Amino acid sequence: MFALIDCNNFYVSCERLFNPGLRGRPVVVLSNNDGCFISRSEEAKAIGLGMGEPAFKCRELLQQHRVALYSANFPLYGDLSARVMRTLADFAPDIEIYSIDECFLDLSGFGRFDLDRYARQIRQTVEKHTGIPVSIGIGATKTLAKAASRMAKKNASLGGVSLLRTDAGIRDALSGMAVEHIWGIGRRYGALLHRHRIHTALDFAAAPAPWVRRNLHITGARVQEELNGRSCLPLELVRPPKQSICTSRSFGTPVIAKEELQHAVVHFASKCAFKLRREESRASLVTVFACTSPFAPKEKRYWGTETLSLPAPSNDTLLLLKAATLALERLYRRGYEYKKAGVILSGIGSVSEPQQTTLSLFDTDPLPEKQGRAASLMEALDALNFRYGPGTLRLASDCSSGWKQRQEKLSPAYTTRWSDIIEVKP
DNA sequence: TCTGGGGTCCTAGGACCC
DNA sequence: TCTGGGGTCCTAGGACCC
Repeated sequence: MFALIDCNNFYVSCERLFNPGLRGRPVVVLSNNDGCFISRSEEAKAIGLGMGEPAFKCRELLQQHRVALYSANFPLYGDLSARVMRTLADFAPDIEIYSIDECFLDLSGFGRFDLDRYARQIRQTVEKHTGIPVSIGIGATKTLAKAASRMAKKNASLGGVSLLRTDAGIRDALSGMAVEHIWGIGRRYGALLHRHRIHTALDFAAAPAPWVRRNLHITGARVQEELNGRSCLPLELVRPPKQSICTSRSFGTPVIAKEELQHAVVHFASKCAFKLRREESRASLVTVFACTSPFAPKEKRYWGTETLSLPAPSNDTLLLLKAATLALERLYRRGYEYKKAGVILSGIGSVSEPQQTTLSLFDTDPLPEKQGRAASLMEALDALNFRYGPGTLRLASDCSSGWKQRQEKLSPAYTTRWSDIIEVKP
Protein backbone atom coordinates (compact mmCIF):
# COMPACT_ATOMS: atom_id res chain seq x y z
CA MET A 1 0.00 0.00 0.00
CA PHE A 2 0.99 3.57 -0.70
CA ALA A 3 -0.07 6.70 1.14
CA LEU A 4 -0.15 10.09 -0.49
CA ILE A 5 0.05 13.00 1.90
CA ASP A 6 -0.99 16.28 0.36
CA CYS A 7 -0.89 19.66 2.13
CA ASN A 8 -4.20 21.48 1.85
CA ASN A 9 -4.01 24.72 -0.16
CA PHE A 10 -0.37 24.69 0.81
CA TYR A 11 0.78 28.26 0.13
CA VAL A 12 -2.34 29.74 1.69
CA SER A 13 -1.88 27.49 4.73
CA CYS A 14 1.69 28.80 5.08
CA GLU A 15 0.49 32.42 5.07
CA ARG A 16 -2.23 31.63 7.59
CA LEU A 17 0.25 30.03 9.93
CA PHE A 18 1.80 33.41 10.72
CA ASN A 19 -1.39 35.37 10.38
CA PRO A 20 -4.21 33.58 12.17
CA GLY A 21 -6.56 36.45 11.37
CA LEU A 22 -6.73 34.99 7.88
CA ARG A 23 -8.64 31.92 9.08
CA GLY A 24 -12.16 31.77 7.75
CA ARG A 25 -11.41 34.52 5.25
CA PRO A 26 -10.91 34.12 1.50
CA VAL A 27 -7.14 34.14 0.90
CA VAL A 28 -5.16 33.72 -2.32
CA VAL A 29 -1.46 33.53 -3.16
CA LEU A 30 -0.39 35.07 -6.46
CA SER A 31 2.17 33.82 -8.96
CA ASN A 32 5.37 35.76 -9.57
CA ASN A 33 4.72 39.30 -10.70
CA ASP A 34 1.43 39.11 -8.78
CA GLY A 35 -0.15 37.69 -11.91
CA CYS A 36 -2.38 34.66 -11.34
CA PHE A 37 -3.87 32.74 -8.45
CA ILE A 38 -1.67 29.77 -7.60
CA SER A 39 -3.17 28.85 -4.23
CA ARG A 40 -6.66 29.51 -2.91
CA SER A 41 -8.34 28.96 0.43
CA GLU A 42 -11.65 27.07 0.42
CA GLU A 43 -13.45 30.41 0.87
CA ALA A 44 -11.66 31.81 -2.19
CA LYS A 45 -12.64 28.75 -4.25
CA ALA A 46 -16.22 29.15 -3.10
CA ILE A 47 -16.53 32.69 -4.45
CA GLY A 48 -15.35 31.51 -7.85
CA LEU A 49 -11.66 32.44 -8.05
CA GLY A 50 -10.15 29.93 -10.45
CA MET A 51 -6.76 28.24 -10.28
CA GLY A 52 -4.35 30.01 -12.62
CA GLU A 53 -6.80 32.80 -13.31
CA PRO A 54 -5.24 36.27 -13.74
CA ALA A 55 -5.98 38.44 -10.71
CA PHE A 56 -6.77 41.62 -12.69
CA LYS A 57 -9.79 39.93 -14.24
CA CYS A 58 -11.34 39.40 -10.81
CA ARG A 59 -10.82 42.85 -9.37
CA GLU A 60 -14.44 43.36 -8.36
CA LEU A 61 -14.80 39.95 -6.79
CA LEU A 62 -11.60 40.50 -4.82
CA GLN A 63 -12.81 43.81 -3.43
CA GLN A 64 -16.36 42.73 -2.82
CA HIS A 65 -15.30 39.77 -0.64
CA ARG A 66 -12.27 41.52 0.86
CA VAL A 67 -10.01 38.75 -0.33
CA ALA A 68 -6.56 38.70 1.29
CA LEU A 69 -3.88 38.72 -1.42
CA TYR A 70 -0.30 37.52 -1.04
CA SER A 71 2.69 37.59 -3.37
CA ALA A 72 4.37 34.20 -3.62
CA ASN A 73 6.95 33.78 -0.84
CA PHE A 74 8.90 30.71 -1.87
CA PRO A 75 11.60 30.85 0.82
CA LEU A 76 8.81 30.55 3.42
CA TYR A 77 6.97 27.76 1.58
CA GLY A 78 10.16 25.83 0.92
CA ASP A 79 11.18 25.90 4.54
CA LEU A 80 7.77 24.85 5.84
CA SER A 81 7.65 22.09 3.24
CA ALA A 82 10.93 20.72 4.57
CA ARG A 83 9.46 20.68 8.11
CA VAL A 84 6.40 18.77 6.95
CA MET A 85 8.55 16.25 5.07
CA ARG A 86 10.82 15.71 8.06
CA THR A 87 7.79 15.01 10.22
CA LEU A 88 6.38 12.55 7.68
CA ALA A 89 9.67 10.71 7.29
CA ASP A 90 9.20 9.32 10.80
CA PHE A 91 6.08 7.41 9.78
CA ALA A 92 7.47 5.03 7.17
CA PRO A 93 10.86 3.63 6.22
CA ASP A 94 10.58 4.81 2.63
CA ILE A 95 9.35 8.19 1.49
CA GLU A 96 9.27 9.95 -1.86
CA ILE A 97 9.04 13.73 -1.80
CA TYR A 98 6.96 14.23 -4.90
CA SER A 99 6.53 18.00 -4.89
CA ILE A 100 6.72 20.95 -2.54
CA ASP A 101 3.42 19.93 -0.92
CA GLU A 102 3.08 16.20 -1.53
CA CYS A 103 4.81 13.01 -0.59
CA PHE A 104 4.30 9.28 -0.91
CA LEU A 105 4.94 6.85 1.91
CA ASP A 106 5.53 3.16 1.31
CA LEU A 107 3.17 1.31 3.63
CA SER A 108 3.93 -2.20 2.40
CA GLY A 109 4.43 -4.32 5.48
CA PHE A 110 1.95 -2.20 7.43
CA GLY A 111 -0.83 -4.70 6.69
CA ARG A 112 -1.29 -5.55 10.33
CA PHE A 113 -1.86 -1.95 11.28
CA ASP A 114 -5.19 -0.21 11.20
CA LEU A 115 -4.20 2.01 8.28
CA ASP A 116 -7.10 4.38 8.73
CA ARG A 117 -6.12 5.04 12.31
CA TYR A 118 -2.47 5.33 11.38
CA ALA A 119 -3.31 7.93 8.73
CA ARG A 120 -5.31 9.96 11.24
CA GLN A 121 -2.36 9.87 13.59
CA ILE A 122 -0.05 11.11 10.81
CA ARG A 123 -2.47 13.93 10.08
CA GLN A 124 -2.66 15.03 13.68
CA THR A 125 1.10 14.89 14.15
CA VAL A 126 1.82 17.00 11.08
CA GLU A 127 -0.74 19.55 12.19
CA LYS A 128 0.68 19.64 15.69
CA HIS A 129 4.35 19.85 14.65
CA THR A 130 4.05 22.24 11.72
CA GLY A 131 0.57 23.75 11.76
CA ILE A 132 -0.07 22.65 8.19
CA PRO A 133 -3.31 20.72 7.50
CA VAL A 134 -2.94 17.70 5.21
CA SER A 135 -5.14 15.18 3.42
CA ILE A 136 -4.17 11.54 3.15
CA GLY A 137 -5.13 8.97 0.53
CA ILE A 138 -4.17 5.32 0.72
CA GLY A 139 -4.31 2.73 -2.06
CA ALA A 140 -2.56 -0.27 -3.58
CA THR A 141 -0.87 1.87 -6.25
CA LYS A 142 0.33 5.45 -6.39
CA THR A 143 -2.47 6.34 -8.79
CA LEU A 144 -5.10 4.89 -6.45
CA ALA A 145 -3.53 6.71 -3.50
CA LYS A 146 -3.77 9.91 -5.52
CA ALA A 147 -7.41 9.27 -6.27
CA ALA A 148 -8.04 8.55 -2.61
CA SER A 149 -6.39 11.79 -1.49
CA ARG A 150 -8.58 13.69 -3.92
CA MET A 151 -11.61 12.14 -2.26
CA ALA A 152 -10.28 12.95 1.18
CA LYS A 153 -9.96 16.57 0.16
CA LYS A 154 -13.29 16.92 -1.62
CA ASN A 155 -15.39 15.09 0.91
CA ALA A 156 -15.34 16.84 4.27
CA SER A 157 -17.17 13.97 6.01
CA LEU A 158 -14.08 11.77 5.58
CA GLY A 159 -12.09 13.88 8.01
CA GLY A 160 -9.11 14.25 5.69
CA VAL A 161 -8.37 10.55 5.26
CA SER A 162 -9.52 8.15 2.57
CA LEU A 163 -8.55 4.51 2.33
CA LEU A 164 -9.21 2.53 -0.86
CA ARG A 165 -8.98 -1.13 -0.04
CA THR A 166 -12.01 -3.20 -1.00
CA ASP A 167 -13.02 -3.73 -4.63
CA ALA A 168 -16.40 -2.18 -3.90
CA GLY A 169 -14.77 0.86 -2.31
CA ILE A 170 -12.45 1.31 -5.28
CA ARG A 171 -15.27 0.96 -7.82
CA ASP A 172 -17.36 3.41 -5.90
CA ALA A 173 -14.54 5.96 -5.76
CA LEU A 174 -13.58 5.62 -9.42
CA SER A 175 -17.15 5.86 -10.63
CA GLY A 176 -17.47 9.25 -8.96
CA MET A 177 -14.31 10.67 -10.49
CA ALA A 178 -14.25 12.42 -13.88
CA VAL A 179 -11.68 10.87 -16.18
CA GLU A 180 -9.69 14.11 -16.57
CA HIS A 181 -9.06 14.19 -12.84
CA ILE A 182 -7.08 10.98 -12.85
CA TRP A 183 -3.41 11.57 -12.12
CA GLY A 184 -1.65 11.55 -15.51
CA ILE A 185 -4.76 12.25 -17.58
CA GLY A 186 -4.99 15.92 -18.33
CA ARG A 187 -7.36 18.18 -20.22
CA ARG A 188 -6.40 17.03 -23.72
CA TYR A 189 -6.62 13.32 -23.08
CA GLY A 190 -9.71 13.95 -20.97
CA ALA A 191 -11.46 15.52 -23.95
CA LEU A 192 -10.39 12.65 -26.21
CA LEU A 193 -11.72 10.10 -23.73
CA HIS A 194 -15.05 11.89 -23.33
CA ARG A 195 -15.43 11.84 -27.12
CA HIS A 196 -15.12 8.06 -26.88
CA ARG A 197 -17.70 7.88 -24.13
CA ILE A 198 -15.16 7.22 -21.42
CA HIS A 199 -16.39 9.63 -18.78
CA THR A 200 -15.32 8.34 -15.37
CA ALA A 201 -12.19 6.82 -13.92
CA LEU A 202 -14.10 3.55 -13.71
CA ASP A 203 -14.90 3.73 -17.45
CA PHE A 204 -11.21 4.30 -18.13
CA ALA A 205 -10.11 1.38 -15.97
CA ALA A 206 -12.45 -0.88 -17.97
CA ALA A 207 -11.61 0.50 -21.43
CA PRO A 208 -9.95 -1.87 -23.96
CA ALA A 209 -6.25 -1.91 -23.09
CA PRO A 210 -4.93 -1.99 -26.70
CA TRP A 211 -6.98 1.08 -27.54
CA VAL A 212 -5.57 2.90 -24.52
CA ARG A 213 -2.04 1.86 -25.44
CA ARG A 214 -2.52 3.10 -29.01
CA ASN A 215 -4.12 6.43 -28.18
CA LEU A 216 -2.61 7.40 -24.83
CA HIS A 217 0.70 5.59 -25.35
CA ILE A 218 2.71 3.89 -22.68
CA THR A 219 2.03 6.54 -20.02
CA GLY A 220 -1.74 6.15 -20.37
CA ALA A 221 -1.46 2.37 -20.36
CA ARG A 222 0.41 2.53 -17.06
CA VAL A 223 -2.25 4.75 -15.53
CA GLN A 224 -4.89 2.19 -16.53
CA GLU A 225 -2.90 -0.66 -15.02
CA GLU A 226 -2.48 1.28 -11.81
CA LEU A 227 -6.20 2.00 -11.57
CA ASN A 228 -6.76 -1.73 -11.83
CA GLY A 229 -4.53 -2.30 -8.84
CA ARG A 230 -1.33 -3.33 -10.62
CA SER A 231 1.53 -1.10 -9.51
CA CYS A 232 3.71 0.25 -12.35
CA LEU A 233 5.12 3.35 -10.69
CA PRO A 234 7.59 2.50 -7.96
CA LEU A 235 8.52 4.89 -5.19
CA GLU A 236 11.48 7.06 -6.16
CA LEU A 237 13.57 7.08 -3.04
CA VAL A 238 16.41 9.23 -4.37
CA ARG A 239 15.69 12.21 -6.50
CA PRO A 240 17.32 11.69 -9.88
CA PRO A 241 19.67 14.48 -10.92
CA LYS A 242 18.02 17.21 -12.95
CA GLN A 243 18.29 16.99 -16.72
CA SER A 244 17.65 20.65 -17.27
CA ILE A 245 17.81 23.74 -15.11
CA CYS A 246 15.88 26.87 -15.93
CA THR A 247 15.59 30.35 -14.47
CA SER A 248 13.12 32.67 -16.11
CA ARG A 249 10.93 35.59 -15.12
CA SER A 250 8.30 37.88 -16.50
CA PHE A 251 9.14 41.54 -16.10
CA GLY A 252 7.07 43.96 -14.05
CA THR A 253 7.33 46.48 -16.88
CA PRO A 254 8.37 45.71 -20.46
CA VAL A 255 12.08 45.86 -21.25
CA ILE A 256 13.20 47.42 -24.52
CA ALA A 257 16.92 48.21 -24.29
CA LYS A 258 19.40 45.44 -24.93
CA GLU A 259 21.54 46.45 -21.95
CA GLU A 260 18.63 46.04 -19.60
CA LEU A 261 17.71 42.66 -21.04
CA GLN A 262 21.34 41.72 -20.63
CA HIS A 263 21.23 42.52 -16.92
CA ALA A 264 18.32 40.16 -16.53
CA VAL A 265 19.94 37.38 -18.55
CA VAL A 266 23.18 37.69 -16.60
CA HIS A 267 21.24 37.41 -13.37
CA PHE A 268 19.33 34.33 -14.59
CA ALA A 269 22.52 32.69 -15.85
CA SER A 270 24.20 33.23 -12.46
CA LYS A 271 21.22 31.66 -10.70
CA CYS A 272 21.27 28.71 -13.09
CA ALA A 273 24.99 28.20 -12.53
CA PHE A 274 24.43 28.18 -8.79
CA LYS A 275 21.61 25.62 -9.05
CA LEU A 276 23.86 23.53 -11.27
CA ARG A 277 26.68 23.47 -8.71
CA ARG A 278 24.22 22.68 -5.93
CA GLU A 279 23.27 19.61 -7.97
CA GLU A 280 26.98 18.80 -8.35
CA SER A 281 26.51 18.79 -12.08
CA ARG A 282 27.88 20.36 -15.22
CA ALA A 283 26.04 21.49 -18.32
CA SER A 284 27.10 21.54 -21.94
CA LEU A 285 24.27 23.52 -23.53
CA VAL A 286 23.13 27.04 -22.74
CA THR A 287 19.81 28.29 -24.11
CA VAL A 288 18.63 31.86 -23.77
CA PHE A 289 15.17 33.05 -24.71
CA ALA A 290 13.46 36.42 -24.64
CA CYS A 291 9.94 37.11 -25.76
CA THR A 292 7.25 39.74 -25.93
CA SER A 293 3.88 39.31 -24.29
CA PRO A 294 1.87 36.55 -25.96
CA PHE A 295 -1.12 38.89 -25.57
CA ALA A 296 0.46 41.66 -27.66
CA PRO A 297 -0.90 42.25 -31.18
CA LYS A 298 0.58 39.75 -33.63
CA GLU A 299 2.92 42.16 -35.43
CA LYS A 300 4.46 43.18 -32.10
CA ARG A 301 5.18 39.63 -30.97
CA TYR A 302 8.58 38.01 -31.01
CA TRP A 303 9.91 34.78 -29.54
CA GLY A 304 13.69 34.67 -29.73
CA THR A 305 15.74 31.68 -28.64
CA GLU A 306 19.35 30.69 -29.13
CA THR A 307 21.31 27.67 -27.92
CA LEU A 308 25.08 27.50 -27.61
CA SER A 309 27.15 24.43 -27.02
CA LEU A 310 30.10 24.77 -24.65
CA PRO A 311 33.49 23.34 -25.64
CA ALA A 312 33.35 21.22 -22.48
CA PRO A 313 30.67 20.72 -19.80
CA SER A 314 31.01 23.34 -17.09
CA ASN A 315 29.40 24.84 -14.00
CA ASP A 316 31.56 27.93 -13.94
CA THR A 317 29.43 31.06 -13.67
CA LEU A 318 31.91 33.09 -15.73
CA LEU A 319 31.86 30.65 -18.61
CA LEU A 320 28.10 30.08 -18.61
CA LEU A 321 27.55 33.79 -18.41
CA LYS A 322 29.77 34.44 -21.39
CA ALA A 323 27.80 31.93 -23.44
CA ALA A 324 24.46 33.36 -22.31
CA THR A 325 25.52 36.89 -23.22
CA LEU A 326 26.59 35.78 -26.68
CA ALA A 327 23.31 33.92 -27.16
CA LEU A 328 21.35 37.01 -26.21
CA GLU A 329 23.44 39.07 -28.61
CA ARG A 330 22.32 36.75 -31.40
CA LEU A 331 18.64 36.60 -30.59
CA TYR A 332 18.01 40.21 -29.62
CA ARG A 333 15.88 42.19 -32.07
CA ARG A 334 15.59 45.91 -31.68
CA GLY A 335 12.21 47.56 -31.25
CA TYR A 336 10.29 44.93 -29.31
CA GLU A 337 8.84 45.20 -25.82
CA TYR A 338 10.26 42.18 -24.03
CA LYS A 339 8.05 40.82 -21.28
CA LYS A 340 9.92 37.73 -20.26
CA ALA A 341 13.34 36.13 -20.58
CA GLY A 342 15.13 33.11 -19.27
CA VAL A 343 18.17 30.84 -19.31
CA ILE A 344 18.01 27.06 -19.65
CA LEU A 345 20.95 24.75 -19.00
CA SER A 346 20.86 21.25 -20.47
CA GLY A 347 23.17 18.47 -21.55
CA ILE A 348 23.73 17.93 -17.85
CA GLY A 349 26.07 15.40 -16.31
CA SER A 350 27.49 14.78 -12.86
CA VAL A 351 30.83 16.33 -11.87
CA SER A 352 31.95 12.84 -10.89
CA GLU A 353 31.56 11.62 -14.45
CA PRO A 354 34.88 11.53 -16.25
CA GLN A 355 35.14 14.69 -18.27
CA GLN A 356 36.18 14.39 -21.86
CA THR A 357 38.56 17.27 -22.16
CA THR A 358 38.35 19.03 -25.45
CA LEU A 359 41.52 21.03 -25.57
CA SER A 360 41.49 24.04 -27.76
CA LEU A 361 44.31 24.23 -30.26
CA PHE A 362 44.72 27.90 -29.46
CA ASP A 363 44.41 27.70 -25.71
CA THR A 364 47.73 28.60 -24.19
CA ASP A 365 46.52 28.17 -20.63
CA PRO A 366 46.94 24.58 -19.48
CA LEU A 367 43.36 23.39 -19.08
CA PRO A 368 43.37 21.44 -15.81
CA GLU A 369 45.05 24.29 -14.00
CA LYS A 370 42.57 26.77 -15.41
CA GLN A 371 39.65 24.60 -14.40
CA GLY A 372 41.06 24.16 -10.95
CA ARG A 373 41.20 27.91 -10.47
CA ALA A 374 37.66 28.36 -11.73
CA ALA A 375 36.40 25.65 -9.38
CA SER A 376 38.08 27.26 -6.37
CA LEU A 377 36.61 30.61 -7.29
CA MET A 378 33.10 29.14 -7.54
CA GLU A 379 33.58 27.36 -4.25
CA ALA A 380 34.51 30.61 -2.56
CA LEU A 381 31.58 32.41 -4.19
CA ASP A 382 29.06 29.82 -3.01
CA ALA A 383 30.55 29.63 0.48
CA LEU A 384 30.32 33.39 0.96
CA ASN A 385 26.78 33.58 -0.35
CA PHE A 386 25.75 30.69 1.87
CA ARG A 387 27.30 32.34 4.91
CA TYR A 388 26.11 35.90 4.32
CA GLY A 389 23.01 35.41 2.19
CA PRO A 390 22.30 35.10 -1.53
CA GLY A 391 23.67 37.92 -3.65
CA THR A 392 26.28 39.04 -1.13
CA LEU A 393 29.04 38.39 -3.65
CA ARG A 394 28.17 38.52 -7.32
CA LEU A 395 29.54 39.48 -10.68
CA ALA A 396 29.68 43.18 -11.46
CA SER A 397 27.53 42.59 -14.54
CA ASP A 398 24.86 40.95 -12.37
CA CYS A 399 23.04 44.10 -11.39
CA SER A 400 19.30 44.15 -11.29
CA SER A 401 18.06 47.33 -12.86
CA GLY A 402 14.75 48.06 -14.43
CA TRP A 403 13.50 44.53 -15.01
CA LYS A 404 12.36 44.00 -11.39
CA GLN A 405 9.15 42.12 -10.93
CA ARG A 406 6.10 43.13 -8.98
CA GLN A 407 5.75 41.74 -5.47
CA GLU A 408 3.47 44.13 -3.72
CA LYS A 409 1.93 41.81 -1.14
CA LEU A 410 4.98 39.93 0.05
CA SER A 411 4.90 38.49 3.55
CA PRO A 412 8.12 38.25 5.61
CA ALA A 413 10.34 35.18 5.25
CA TYR A 414 9.39 34.32 8.83
CA THR A 415 11.46 31.18 9.16
CA THR A 416 14.53 31.86 7.05
CA ARG A 417 15.53 35.52 7.33
CA TRP A 418 16.27 37.22 10.62
CA SER A 419 16.12 40.69 9.14
CA ASP A 420 12.50 40.11 8.15
CA ILE A 421 11.34 39.50 11.70
CA ILE A 422 13.53 41.62 13.95
CA GLU A 423 14.17 45.27 13.81
CA VAL A 424 17.86 46.04 14.04
CA LYS A 425 18.45 49.24 15.99
CA PRO A 426 21.49 51.20 14.86
C1' DT B 1 -2.51 48.67 -17.04
C1' DC B 2 -2.34 43.95 -15.12
C1' DT B 3 -2.02 36.98 -17.81
C1' DG B 4 3.79 32.25 -13.41
C1' DG B 5 7.69 29.17 -13.12
C1' DG B 6 10.00 24.81 -13.28
C1' DG B 7 10.10 20.39 -14.49
C1' DT B 8 9.29 15.27 -16.72
C1' DC B 9 8.39 11.67 -20.22
C1' DC B 10 7.16 9.88 -24.78
C1' DT B 11 6.89 9.67 -29.85
C1' DA B 12 7.84 10.52 -34.59
C1' DG B 13 10.86 11.65 -37.91
C1' DG B 14 15.21 12.93 -39.82
C1' DA B 15 20.22 12.44 -40.13
C1' DC B 16 23.63 9.47 -40.03
C1' DC B 17 26.31 5.03 -39.46
C1' DC B 18 27.94 0.39 -41.39
C1' DT C 1 16.06 -1.54 -65.19
C1' DC C 2 16.88 -3.29 -60.76
C1' DT C 3 18.24 0.14 -55.48
C1' DG C 4 18.61 -3.44 -48.17
C1' DG C 5 18.57 -3.98 -43.57
C1' DG C 6 19.48 -2.79 -39.09
C1' DG C 7 20.81 0.27 -36.11
C1' DT C 8 21.77 4.87 -33.07
C1' DC C 9 21.33 9.58 -31.87
C1' DC C 10 19.17 13.93 -31.82
C1' DT C 11 15.39 17.18 -31.93
C1' DA C 12 10.83 19.13 -32.00
C1' DG C 13 6.50 18.86 -30.40
C1' DG C 14 2.97 17.34 -27.48
C1' DA C 15 1.30 15.60 -23.44
C1' DC C 16 1.51 15.69 -18.45
C1' DC C 17 2.70 17.19 -13.35
C1' DC C 18 2.99 20.64 -9.26
